[in-house]
Amino acid sequence: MRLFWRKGFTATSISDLTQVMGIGSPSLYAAFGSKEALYAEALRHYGERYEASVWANFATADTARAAVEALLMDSAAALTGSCGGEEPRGCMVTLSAAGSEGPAELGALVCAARARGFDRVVARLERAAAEGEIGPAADVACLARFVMTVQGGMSLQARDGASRTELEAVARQAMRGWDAGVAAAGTGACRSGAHQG
Amino acid sequence: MRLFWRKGFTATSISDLTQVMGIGSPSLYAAFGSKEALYAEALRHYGERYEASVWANFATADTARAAVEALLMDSAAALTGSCGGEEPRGCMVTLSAAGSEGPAELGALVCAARARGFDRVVARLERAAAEGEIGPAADVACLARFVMTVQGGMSLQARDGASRTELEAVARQAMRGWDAGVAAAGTGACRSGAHQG
DNA sequence: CCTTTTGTGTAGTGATCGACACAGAAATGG
DNA sequence: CCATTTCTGTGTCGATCACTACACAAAAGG
Repeated sequence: MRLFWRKGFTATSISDLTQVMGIGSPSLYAAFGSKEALYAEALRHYGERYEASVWANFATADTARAAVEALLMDSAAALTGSCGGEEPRGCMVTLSAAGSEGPAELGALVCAARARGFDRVVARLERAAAEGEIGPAADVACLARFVMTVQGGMSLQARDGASRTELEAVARQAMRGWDAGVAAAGTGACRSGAHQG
Repeated sequence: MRLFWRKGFTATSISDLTQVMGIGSPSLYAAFGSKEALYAEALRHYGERYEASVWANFATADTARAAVEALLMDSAAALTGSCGGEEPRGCMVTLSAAGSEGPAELGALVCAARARGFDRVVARLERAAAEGEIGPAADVACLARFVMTVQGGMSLQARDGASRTELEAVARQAMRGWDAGVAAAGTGACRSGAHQG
């Protein structure tokens, strides 16, 4: 998983994998079937092992704003490897270019994983709209996409060496946009397609 | 260039390149020397061909705010292929960060290209601070990193199929964070490392 | 103890990788 | 018209790719 995480699907060879695992290639194929299936299994393991640490506080937060802030703040920590030790920086799902380089089947897999994060934020925002935390006119899809855009950008920054503190500052900056966006939601500013120079 | 742009360095083979170019591999090597040098040349060509279209309005804008807004808005158009025809979606420089795949030398090259964008925003903000547009206490590095984070995230969104309109909405959302960030700069909120829950 | 099953390591499959030697075609110079 | 130079296509190099047949060792069952 860590090899695929760091180098991607195509650039990671079976030799790299067997060498790190300390096994022969027949054992690898007996256990997983193919390189593609092994990547899918690594992706699944990544979701089970690391997704919870980023979405835990999101799920238990009282308000949608606190949930989003917790998501971005916890992401800042996780993406910079502050949670453990030898994990690569950035998110495996976000940084995965498997859709462009590898088999189309894997591309759909990682794309679906990215869509799940978006859907979670959308669901939380719809609940917030129903509870009155944010105005019913707010474009939840627009706000959710903004959050996912910032989180994705943070993965790129993390890979380029940004520190946890720097990413947390970015997260706070995004939350200011959130506050202003929710306040302006009633005016339809987020829905407008016009370039307001 | 478009092949490297779409599939990355490792996943693009010499056969793919010669087939699209309509030449034999010896001609390719006579002209460029190696696959690595060809990628570097494609990257240089990308900068000359596409960077200007995204940074033109940034350079001529009267204020730093207008410059940043123009950068994000023009990025929304460029990343979704709205400027021409058959260009891949997303930024070649940004997306090459996703797969840390090729030789380290190429990694340093694209990393330097990303740093140039960050430096441009920083320089424009410092000028704005000197001219009094933004408070002298504003953390220009923090604001610039926020802008580059959003732009990078927009590349990922574009690759996943986001439309130009959707990215423009994200850009406007980011500008709301910009306004609030500049306004809060005097309070040191951006410099603070504390999690203000 | 023997048999059966499971798993590992060795070796090698055809295919493709990046890169190049070589001969023939096209263009240049006079 | 010819000699020289530049360029292109064919064929091929060793290395590595994902993947597997096969012989052998360890564990399970009785």
